[in-house]
Amino acid sequence: MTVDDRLTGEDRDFLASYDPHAFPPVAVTVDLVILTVRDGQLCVLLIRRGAPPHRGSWALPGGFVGPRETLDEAARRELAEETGLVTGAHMEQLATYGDPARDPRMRVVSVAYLALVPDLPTPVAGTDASEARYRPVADLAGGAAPALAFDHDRILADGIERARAKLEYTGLATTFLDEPFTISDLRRVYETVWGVPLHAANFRRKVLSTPGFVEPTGEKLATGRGWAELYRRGATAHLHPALPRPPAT
Amino acid sequence: MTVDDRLTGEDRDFLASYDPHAFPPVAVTVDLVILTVRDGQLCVLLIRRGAPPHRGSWALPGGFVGPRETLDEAARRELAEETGLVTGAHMEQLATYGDPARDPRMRVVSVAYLALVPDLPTPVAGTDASEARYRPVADLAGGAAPALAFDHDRILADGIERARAKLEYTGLATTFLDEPFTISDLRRVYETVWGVPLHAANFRRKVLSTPGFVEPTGEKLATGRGWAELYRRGATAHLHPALPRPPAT
DNA sequence: GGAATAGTGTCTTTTAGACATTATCAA
DNA sequence: TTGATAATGTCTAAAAGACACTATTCC
Repeated sequence: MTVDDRLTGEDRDFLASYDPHAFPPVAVTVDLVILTVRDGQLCVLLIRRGAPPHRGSWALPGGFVGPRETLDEAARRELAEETGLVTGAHMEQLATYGDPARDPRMRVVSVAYLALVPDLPTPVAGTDASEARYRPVADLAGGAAPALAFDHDRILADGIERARAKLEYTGLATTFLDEPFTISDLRRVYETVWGVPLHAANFRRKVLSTPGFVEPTGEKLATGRGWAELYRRGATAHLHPALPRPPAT
Repeated sequence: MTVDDRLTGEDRDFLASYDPHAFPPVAVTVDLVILTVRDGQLCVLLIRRGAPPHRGSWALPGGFVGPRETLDEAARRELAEETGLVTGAHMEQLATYGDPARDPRMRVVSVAYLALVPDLPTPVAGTDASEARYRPVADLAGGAAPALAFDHDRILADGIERARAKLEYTGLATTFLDEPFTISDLRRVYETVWGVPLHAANFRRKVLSTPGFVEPTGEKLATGRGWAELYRRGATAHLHPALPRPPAT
């Protein structure tokens, strides 16, 4: 049963006399916080804006929501356009930003999405962007001047905090990794995203004692010094109890 | 430094030739999931719609975002209009719903907010509503037919799940209560929202051993059989470690 | 006194933190 | 051999689950 099926005759009469253009103009966009872990750093995919406003500034990728698209579809489309990924990445709605002055063009309400992707893909510059790159978030935060266009500093900060929190009580850290991976690879993801060192032995015990977190492949990998068992992503999304995050350094 | 201060000369030239009405019309609304605990039941504030579409159906309170309002301001305004509360209630952004067919009038993107309020206030019917009531969520969920207009069944379900999760790792349960309250009052909030019985002695120990969760008033209350010590809300938002939610019945 | 609720104390189990030890492979 | 990493085992500390017991008040 769809929403349309539930309309009454009165509703249809009302709609025939309804003028959508009577409302002040608002645009709806999606902006993407696409995070990955590479070279021991948490990185975010940024584009350099090729059109005004803020031409030349770095910004989160995003775009307008099509007239017949759902928000999720628009976000998936943008993710595919920027990274080529259509599957294997986690994506969830992050929050919505609608300050009247956040975009000088007009009232723009932006629905932000958070995506966690493995390191592999090389970003592709879209139509509005002259350049697209993964940049370490540590290089962006903390400065007095804004690093990104619009209110994207804040969106990025919210996305990072969401990602950090989600690693505590879900198995989503595995979506940062290509399969198969080792327990140490997974631990390095946590250490990178949280910015704290973890106790290797206790981390291993916790991961392996949580059913559905990772699945053993039975294979071993000779990697640098020594060897390591290889795993795949498990099916369980929820960690119970949570993987405790140590207090900040 | 505001966003406007960062505009370049090129940006201003571009904006002068920009036509906001070139975009397909979209409306932005806020919808409120206002939860409270009364008579041992988790209740949500609903309005009966006094205008089409879906006239006569129950729905979440909400309304259009004003041209110069932030989203948070619009949500606070709606909360005050419906409940009279301007302070003392917790409110946070829940999620955004933008399915193209979710409202038959036009493309409506709704930013949903979650509010947790104490039992006291009597709801006020607004301009679009013929009636406003707190209704137990247990009476609404689970039926085959939708209980609410638009996609409000799903928004409500998301709000309830958010509230349940938040009680685990924050002290927000106290915002359901009028001050002062007893530990048993607080436990009954948890039992009502989670729908499971909790061990009274262990619950008490956890609450009192968490600094900043509740603050003793030093007074005692003779209530029914026996007596109970009275407490106020503490300052701490985060529970560390979390208050564990027992597996569902 | 009996019932119901609030509060205290304690034992057990689970889980996390810390640390020691062994195994494997590369330089 | 040495150094680095992976894996295993064990001890301790913290926290949750379970239960026994006392205190107070209403009936």
